[in-house]
Amino acid sequence: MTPAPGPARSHTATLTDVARLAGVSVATASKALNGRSQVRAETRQRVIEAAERLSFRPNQLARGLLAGRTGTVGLLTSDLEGRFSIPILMGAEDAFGAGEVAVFLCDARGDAIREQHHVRALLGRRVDGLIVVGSRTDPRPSLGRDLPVPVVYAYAPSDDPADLSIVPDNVDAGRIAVEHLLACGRTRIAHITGDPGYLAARDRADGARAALAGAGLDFVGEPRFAEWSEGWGRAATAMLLERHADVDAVLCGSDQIARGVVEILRERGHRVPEDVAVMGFDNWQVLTSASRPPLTSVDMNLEQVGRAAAQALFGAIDGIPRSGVETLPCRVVIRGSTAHLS
Amino acid sequence: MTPAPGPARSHTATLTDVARLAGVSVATASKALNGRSQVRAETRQRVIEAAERLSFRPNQLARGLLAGRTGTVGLLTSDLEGRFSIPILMGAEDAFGAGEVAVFLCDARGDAIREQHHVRALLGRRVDGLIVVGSRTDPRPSLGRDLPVPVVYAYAPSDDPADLSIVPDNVDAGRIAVEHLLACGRTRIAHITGDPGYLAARDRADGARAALAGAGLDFVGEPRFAEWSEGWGRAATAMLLERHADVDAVLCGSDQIARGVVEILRERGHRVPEDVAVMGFDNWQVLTSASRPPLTSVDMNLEQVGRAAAQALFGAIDGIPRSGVETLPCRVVIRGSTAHLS
DNA sequence: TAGCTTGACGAAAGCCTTTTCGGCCCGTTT
DNA sequence: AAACGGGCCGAAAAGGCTTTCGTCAAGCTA
Repeated sequence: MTPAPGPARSHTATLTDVARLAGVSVATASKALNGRSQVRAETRQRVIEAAERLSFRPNQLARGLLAGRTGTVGLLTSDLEGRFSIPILMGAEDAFGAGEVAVFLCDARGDAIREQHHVRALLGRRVDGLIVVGSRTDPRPSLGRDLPVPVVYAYAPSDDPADLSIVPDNVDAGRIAVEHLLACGRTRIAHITGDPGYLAARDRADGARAALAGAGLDFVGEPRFAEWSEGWGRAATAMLLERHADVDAVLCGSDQIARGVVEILRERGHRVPEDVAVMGFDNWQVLTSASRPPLTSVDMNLEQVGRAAAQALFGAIDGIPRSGVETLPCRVVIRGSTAHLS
Repeated sequence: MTPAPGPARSHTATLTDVARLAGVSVATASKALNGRSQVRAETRQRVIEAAERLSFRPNQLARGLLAGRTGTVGLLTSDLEGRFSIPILMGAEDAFGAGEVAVFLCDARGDAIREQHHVRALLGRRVDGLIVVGSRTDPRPSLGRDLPVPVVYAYAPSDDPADLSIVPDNVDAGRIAVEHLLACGRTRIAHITGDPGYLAARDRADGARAALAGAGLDFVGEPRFAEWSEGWGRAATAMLLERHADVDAVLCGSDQIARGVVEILRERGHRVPEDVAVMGFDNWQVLTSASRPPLTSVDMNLEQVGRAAAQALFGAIDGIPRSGVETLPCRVVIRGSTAHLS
């Protein structure tokens, strides 16, 4: 690093400048601009005009230094590229942006060391709180109990029950998916899903199976776990049709899988949804709307998860902490790939 | 708002605390921790241990207040959900995160008012600079010349040539795409692309046509502009095959379109890539790798765009401003959908 | 031994804002 | 007329840190 020349930036206006221009003290200027009462209307006007002329913008650093609160929070994500983090992040950003809170974004790239580094950096910047966004619903290591600011975990719950975590209810998601298929008159339902190492896959399968049991049914064949890809959806469908050609619905663990399933059904001459209904999870628009027919899918309401996390963090900052894992409901978005059995 | 109770947070350690514990003045403590020279080694060690014991973390606000630099930058995006912003944002976050710079994330949701609001908020927080990330390559309104901090535009260039913008080179992207197809021995190349209102669509088409002209060729039929969807890809392919059944390559304006094209070619019995080569733009993994066969695509190197923008911002902050629109090259990622003509 | 340099450390100013408290001026009350 | 109460404003402290400069002791030269 060579000593940088530095731009001859023309000294951003400070409250002192405003006060001088308005011919009052900084104290009065401050009070005038912040709507405090002990200022004559005329004086206040003069100050406001001076501030306007200098395009004065109060230094939040100084303000935060004094107030002890900075009005900033840290958003710690483990993988930005993952499509689950983004909607959550948007929801949180949305909830914060409405107020006067700014968001520090940090991506740990799934690396614990880097995460630790970011936490330290954020604490140094005196954030008022932290939201930790994960990319899968499996529990993740807690940041610890002795942080000086409240923490809320979103999507990926903390493994410490003393922490507060906000996650979508995948078990219930499985349930409402099956109930939709049942409502469509389907009874011979197969399940093709993703990596069994993912809690989301197991939860959805469990919820679905429970709902089936409630109707005195079970899956056609065993649920097939493997990977979250179109390729697996295609392969699994081929196998499924060989053994259970009488299937009238396929519940897929993700929209990607569902795309593969639909494609093979179509190729083999099975009509969707007339002969076989298909639905997925995640409601990933690019996939659901381009499918032929468009895919019915369970939306995980991720933006809501983000918003709820932000609100919970507000609460915790204001001294009303919660703890444990809180779940948020999902919803079925109906499109052309499911319909009542004719 | 009721007056919040506020948590009885146990007073985060301050430099004064460290100094007291180490039995020195704050001045000495500061110098010890910052590696200044005027401290005896033994004293320094004592201070460091005290800081350790109190898990002291210097307040960056106070530091920034003094230094005039905060070590923060604002990242202003217009649509977080768009898949173009994310990689750029990651690249920028990456470049910053390496240093000691933290990133404020703001999403304007494509709304100019909200954007203005965010800019004001960021300036109030005394960011050292701003990166404005767009979601399409068409020029966007400048934030103006009179901001107190440097600004770099990424992906979407500013309409003011005095600003610095970093964008992928879409014209060149069209060129290298065609050159790849030519290298595969293809000569009857059609172009199916997206919304003609997008500069990216026109640039790519122009670049591609220029490359063809260089080889004494032109597109088979006129380039077909419409929308960025699989559905359009399918429809356009049907029309194309009716009129130009002898086509041996289809250059698609996006991977989504390419997916549709491949699907219809496959349905109609045209082998990909043996009979017809297909390639897309954007290199969107979910689409390219799930296609049958996997799609060759032009990667826009968006992470690099983000990184370059961050580095340019560093430069500008250090007083070395640049201006104008700078383009970054793209690259062809070869997969199964293109191959040498047998 | 007086005077010097050098090294180590502390006092204090400064960054920018908010807030408390005291002062001043005027109009009211007894 | 004296005391009093309000309304309006300014001085000053606080918040945590860095930096400059002054102080002081030790070690050195003359």
